[in-house]
Amino acid sequence: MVQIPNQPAPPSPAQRSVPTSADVARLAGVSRATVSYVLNNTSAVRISEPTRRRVHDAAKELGYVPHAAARSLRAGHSRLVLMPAPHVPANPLYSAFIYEVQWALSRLDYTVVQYGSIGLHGDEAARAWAELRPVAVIVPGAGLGPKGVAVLKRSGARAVVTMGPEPVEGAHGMLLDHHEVGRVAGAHLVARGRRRIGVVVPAERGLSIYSGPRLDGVRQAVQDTDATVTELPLAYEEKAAAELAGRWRSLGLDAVFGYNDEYAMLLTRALQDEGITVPDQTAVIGADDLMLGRLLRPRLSTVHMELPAGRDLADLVDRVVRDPGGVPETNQVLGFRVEHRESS
Amino acid sequence: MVQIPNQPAPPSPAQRSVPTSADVARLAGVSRATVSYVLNNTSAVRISEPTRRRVHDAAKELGYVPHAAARSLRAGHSRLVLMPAPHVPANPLYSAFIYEVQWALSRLDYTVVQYGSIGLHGDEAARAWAELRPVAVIVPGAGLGPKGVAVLKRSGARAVVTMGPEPVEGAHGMLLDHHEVGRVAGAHLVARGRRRIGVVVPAERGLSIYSGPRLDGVRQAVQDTDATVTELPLAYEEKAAAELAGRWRSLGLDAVFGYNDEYAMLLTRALQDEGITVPDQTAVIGADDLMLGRLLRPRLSTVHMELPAGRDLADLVDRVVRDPGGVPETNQVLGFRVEHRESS
DNA sequence: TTGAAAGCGGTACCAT
DNA sequence: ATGGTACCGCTTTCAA
Repeated sequence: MVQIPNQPAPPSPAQRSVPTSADVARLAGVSRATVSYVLNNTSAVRISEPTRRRVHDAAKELGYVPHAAARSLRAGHSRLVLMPAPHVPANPLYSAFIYEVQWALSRLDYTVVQYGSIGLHGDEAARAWAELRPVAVIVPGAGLGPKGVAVLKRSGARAVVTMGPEPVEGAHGMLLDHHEVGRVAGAHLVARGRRRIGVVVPAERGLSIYSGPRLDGVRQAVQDTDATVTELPLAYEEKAAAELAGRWRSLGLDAVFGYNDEYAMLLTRALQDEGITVPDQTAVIGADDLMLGRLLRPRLSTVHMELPAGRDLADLVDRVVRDPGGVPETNQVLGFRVEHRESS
Repeated sequence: MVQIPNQPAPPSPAQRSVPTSADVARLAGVSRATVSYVLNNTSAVRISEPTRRRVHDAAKELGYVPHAAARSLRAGHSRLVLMPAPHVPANPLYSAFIYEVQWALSRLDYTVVQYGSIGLHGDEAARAWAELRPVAVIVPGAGLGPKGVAVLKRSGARAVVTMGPEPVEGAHGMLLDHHEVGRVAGAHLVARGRRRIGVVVPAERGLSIYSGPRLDGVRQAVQDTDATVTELPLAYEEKAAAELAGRWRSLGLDAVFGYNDEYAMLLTRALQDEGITVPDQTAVIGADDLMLGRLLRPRLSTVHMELPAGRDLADLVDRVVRDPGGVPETNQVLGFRVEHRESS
């Protein structure tokens, strides 16, 4: 059994303190250095087999788990990759992407954590992330400015990768511009001969970071045409959709961009219930190319987003971490294309 | 400007090392202790206003960000709450829940991170989590056993909360039994007079942790009845669904539990395309009560899951962290009920 | 082959 | 009102 050193008054049997490498060393009858060598399989040093066994046994008996913070403090760096968790429940597409990235980074021996920096904004958030001294940070969306990037880099982050509408100074990036989603959707509708275009704007707070650019994109698409754009605030509830559909005829629209497939589906259903035919009386197009769009009747046209393979992002991160000297410029643009089906 | 101490050969201008509190102290002309007092607003100590200013200015000028690892190493504890990220892209319901929990814990001044422990299993994963010395761990699903809980607690975790099918020794818990989802779905179909019940089993790897129990639940529901259960492997693709629907008549089923709303929708569409009427020829029920079920025609019956408010889980965690002495027993059971609509 | 000891970046006690 | 300093847990020279 373990020889527990005398202590003044152990608070409680269950609350004995966390075993350290010193405890392991004591139990194995060796020094802390030896413990470190053995448990890390340090190749520069040869430890005799009997000693190795004693150390391993002691570690197991105590249930020793190394202290990551102490280790990386000493090492001066970590393999931690930080991904701020999105401020709104992520859509399936994005969740899958996050998952892929995590998987690929794990394979490259990084520790990936999603940081829930809810309530923090911009550079304030960057500071909070920097406290963890991540070796890399992957930031979706806008919100991180050059100042934030600087904070992270000054705190030792070797790679900062943004996925947003525009390049951020000092950071590598994947350009992901929601403006463009709206633009291709709008262009599609115009090309199909539609002129009075509605654009769903989710009432849900937090979605405005996406819906704003998407709306602007549609506006841009109709510039230099005789088409018009009408904002349509809509909460993600049947009642709200029914209400909107109820006054649809008075709006005089012949097409609508549904913000994404889910809102598009919600509205489509309400329109159909109201007796408005799709696409004849009103063309509908969504975005994100979810499975559900293919299952609707008529099949929902949508804007398909060309996300990079999670694997590619992970490789980019790894490359930059290994050689931070590279030109920190946005070097890949994600594409969008209309998946034309039956609703438009 | 900053007086940068002489260094042998600064690797590169941009790569100057990360500023520490010692750097701040030097620049402000005070001791490290004073820097700590000022930046933490230590109330037990009074620092003159001029000194405070000098420290703050120096910190700002250097872009100083404290080192979380060093701090918690010294403090002997952290406010880190770890939530293993799910191994499969999360469903919308669960994503929203995670988000709520994060939000509520942030309000309570915890740092919440989702740890992407992909590839690690069971107690191996627990060890990886323990290295971060979290003050609390929230573990969804099964997979964490009493051993894992012990590892975490021995490493200083004051609260371990599981959300799974059964209580885990030593951990607090919310009981969330997917077995029960299948049971109420099965019972519902039987009560509606159905006897030949199909159960969709997603072909996607990783989903088996949910689909297995759900299937078993249906089996349990039909015990002591003359109803039968048929497994229906199904990939989440239109082609697979069409294939299944194509041989539907030969299966002779009069009802199907779709695993969840999304698979149920996929299959429903394929059945309808095949000319099979729902619910007349085949009753369909899903699970998770997603919005899309309400938008289908016929409206999709579903199993609604009573998740706790994220706020409640956060409060539980906080309570246990403050007083780990409490009885570590599973103390809340999440409920399920059938939301009967038109498809069954 | 193993051990002693310095030091990573903070914090907090004890002097001054 | 401040500064000196020990120490948190671990890694890594340098000596023995």
